[in-house]
This record gives sequence, structure tokens and C-alpha cells, in this order.
Amino acid sequence: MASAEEAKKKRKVDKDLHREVLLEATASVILRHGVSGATISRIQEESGLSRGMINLHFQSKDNLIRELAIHMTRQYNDAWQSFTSQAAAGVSTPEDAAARLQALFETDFSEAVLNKRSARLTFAFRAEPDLQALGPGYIETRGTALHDHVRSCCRVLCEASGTRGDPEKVAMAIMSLLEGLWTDFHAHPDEFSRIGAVEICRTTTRAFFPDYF
Amino acid sequence: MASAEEAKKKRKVDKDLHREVLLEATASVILRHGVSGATISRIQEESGLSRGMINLHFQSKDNLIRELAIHMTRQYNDAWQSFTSQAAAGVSTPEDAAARLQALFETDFSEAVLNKRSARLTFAFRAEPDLQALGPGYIETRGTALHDHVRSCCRVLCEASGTRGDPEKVAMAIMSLLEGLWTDFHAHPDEFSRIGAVEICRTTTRAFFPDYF
DNA sequence: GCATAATGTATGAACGTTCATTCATGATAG
DNA sequence: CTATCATGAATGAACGTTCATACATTATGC
Repeated sequence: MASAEEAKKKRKVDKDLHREVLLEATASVILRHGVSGATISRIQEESGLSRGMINLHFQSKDNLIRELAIHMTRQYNDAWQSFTSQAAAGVSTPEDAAARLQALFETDFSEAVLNKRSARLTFAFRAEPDLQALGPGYIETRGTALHDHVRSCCRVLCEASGTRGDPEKVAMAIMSLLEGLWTDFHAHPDEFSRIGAVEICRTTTRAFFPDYF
Repeated sequence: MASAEEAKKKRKVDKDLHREVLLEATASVILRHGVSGATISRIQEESGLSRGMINLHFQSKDNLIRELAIHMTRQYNDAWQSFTSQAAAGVSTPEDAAARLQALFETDFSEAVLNKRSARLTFAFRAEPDLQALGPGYIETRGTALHDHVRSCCRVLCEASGTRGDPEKVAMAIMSLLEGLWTDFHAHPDEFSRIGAVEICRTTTRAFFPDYF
């Protein structure tokens, strides 16, 4: 009985594992050859699995790439859950808001979140017209929980600092700053300084809210 | 004699024209289908020229795309010549520096410089591993004359404002801000507000240099 | 408890299509 | 007549997809 269920579960795990392996392999291939160079043959070679496997699990190659884009987005969003879930409880004090932004910067430029793989893939997906049809919240950061989080921090800080400009604009400036620094990383991953990036963000928030940074 | 040279020139013009037509057609195809969807057949259809023409003028399709990337970069750089050439003369007063930055913002988000075509192509090229081998100054903005220009403006303004942070960091923040807003345009070209983008830049520079914005 | 059918998963050769490129031929200008 | 430019059918490599086949696991009948 127990062994029967275990075997069933094991079977499921194996299948899911292969699915995962295919996604990983596809990511690696895109990393090296771009979306245009991501062929079934290369993915097969990279994964070590059989050729038919891709269509068995994903119906088509295009769908595989689509699913990878969704997968990556989910992974990225999960990285923010720790921040945004706390944010839902409400950002009350400006000190709290400042600390949250600071933590945001450090997370956003950490190796776990921003690395060659994530950067290359994000930029590769953004360039594909078909993948932009996934809708808002995928591949891009505007209109996401992250954006809301930054916005609420800016609102609190603007109010506390005496209105030093529209909080919406400040939030957008910070979001854009992050995006721009990601772009810089993508273009020069080896020369990029994570610490330097955080400092640039701090320098900017200090200019907006000198009392809190 | 004169007519002979003229005819020769006309012939040359025709050839160059076809070259130009091919580049334009390739840009349009990439715009709609991405680099991965830019096939000879589609480029041929778009251009109205013959199939062999591409290899005649560009040897290979990859080279055509490479040349297009170079062509676009040159066009973009030319758009900045008016600013950077004046900048070479030297930015002396902080008022001058502030005016230059303001002009920079307005140019950078003008229809002529930032449009669906330029944005899509820039992002498409950035995503191609092969094209990143073009070297610094292509496809990306760091280490360009534009960057130098912003840097020199920030130096003057920082000095005049009493040191409110490292001018290098401020310059990098402004560059990143521009890049990030381009990204925003690329993701939402129809919802993007050019005026709003300029205001976000102004809001940020005002935070850095309240006396001059 | 054991044989047998049904199901889910995996394989890779084969298929038709599309790809970039080549080249024999034609057109045109000097 | 020679040189240059233009053409598009022909070519073979590479592409994504399909499918007959095989195997392992689960379900059913007795």
C-alpha cells in the first residue's frame, strides 16, 4: 500500500525532474546562444535527454521557451515575497521605509538575484516580441508587487520629509535606476560592482530623503 | 568625362541605395519578428529586392545583422554629436551644466531618438550574445561620449553645490535612470509619457542639485 | 497471488519544411 | 566587349515535429 503510493510519487517526481532538467538545459542554451540559437538539438545535447522528450512535456519548442519565461518570472517574484509580504502589513514609519529600500537595494544586486544567468535570460526574453504577449508582470517590473512596495515606501518618506516632489515620480525614478543598473550589469557583468550599485542607489535616495539615508 | 563620372556615381548611388534598403528592411523585420525571426525570406519580401542581393551586399545574413547593429549605433551616436561636440569646448558654469542636462533629457526622450523602432532594435541586439562581441561603445551607453558628457556636467554641478556626493556616482545614477526609462518605454511604448520621463529626470537632478533645477 | 490488460513515460529514426547560401544566367553601363 | 550588378531556381544542411516502438508501472480479473 505505502510502497504503491511511494512508487507513484516517485514516478511523478521523475517526470517533474525531467521537466525541470529541460527548463534548466534550455536556460543554459539560451545563455550561450540566445533565443535564436536555442534549437531542439542543442537542448537535447545539453539535457542528455531524448529528442522526443521536449514535445512530450511541452508540446512544442515555442511553448517550452514560453514556460521557461514564466518559470523565471515566478522565481524572481518569489525572491521578493519576503519583502512584499511584510510590506503588506504596512510601512508605517519613515525609518522603516528607508530600511526597506536599503534592504531592497542589497537584495536586488545580490548574486542570488542578479547574475549572468538571470540577466541574460531576462534580456533575451524582453527582446522576443512573442513573449511580450505574456502580459504585464512578466519579464518586466512595472506594475508588480515590487513597484507597489517601492511606491509605498516613497509615499511615507515623502510625507515625512515634507513634500520634496511627487512620490510617484520618486518611486519611478528608483525603479528605473534599478533597471538601468541591471542593464549595466548585463552589458559588463565582470566589471560590475555590486557594492558600487548599492552605493549609487543610496546616493540617490539620500538626495531625495537626506534625513533618512 | 564628367558624364562618365556622374554615371559611375549614379551607379554607385544605386548600389548604396540597395544596401540601405536592405538595412531598413532588416530593421523592420526584426521589429516585428525579433532577431530569431529575421529570415532571408522575410527580409526579401520586406525589401522587394531579390534573394541573392543579401549575400551580394553583405556576404552573409549574420553579417547583415551585424552591420545593422553598427549602423544603428552610428545613427544614435550622431544624434549626440551636437551635444558632445559643444561639450568638448568645456562646461564651465553650473547653469550651463544644468541646461545641458535638461537638454539631454529632452533629446533622449524625443520621438527622433526614442521610438518603437530604436528601442526594439536596441533591446534585440543587446540580447544577442554574438553582437556583444562588437565591443564597448556599441549597443550600450557606458564608456561613450554621452557618459563623459554627463560626467563633466555632474562634476561642475557637484562642485558648485558643495559636495553632495561623488560626481561619478551621480553621473552613473543619471545614466542608469535614462537606461531604466528606456526600458520602461520598450516594455510599454503606448503608455509611456515622454513628458513624464523628463519630469522624473528633473525631479532626480533637482534632488541632487536643488539650486539649479 | 498471479496473469493480463491498460496507462504513463521515454526513445530516436523518419518526415516535410524552412533555412542560408550558391551559382549559372541575364541585364546594364562604360 | 568587358565589368559590374542583379536575379531566382537549385542545393543541402538544419530545423521542429511526428510516430511506431519499448519499457515500466498501475489496475483489473479470477
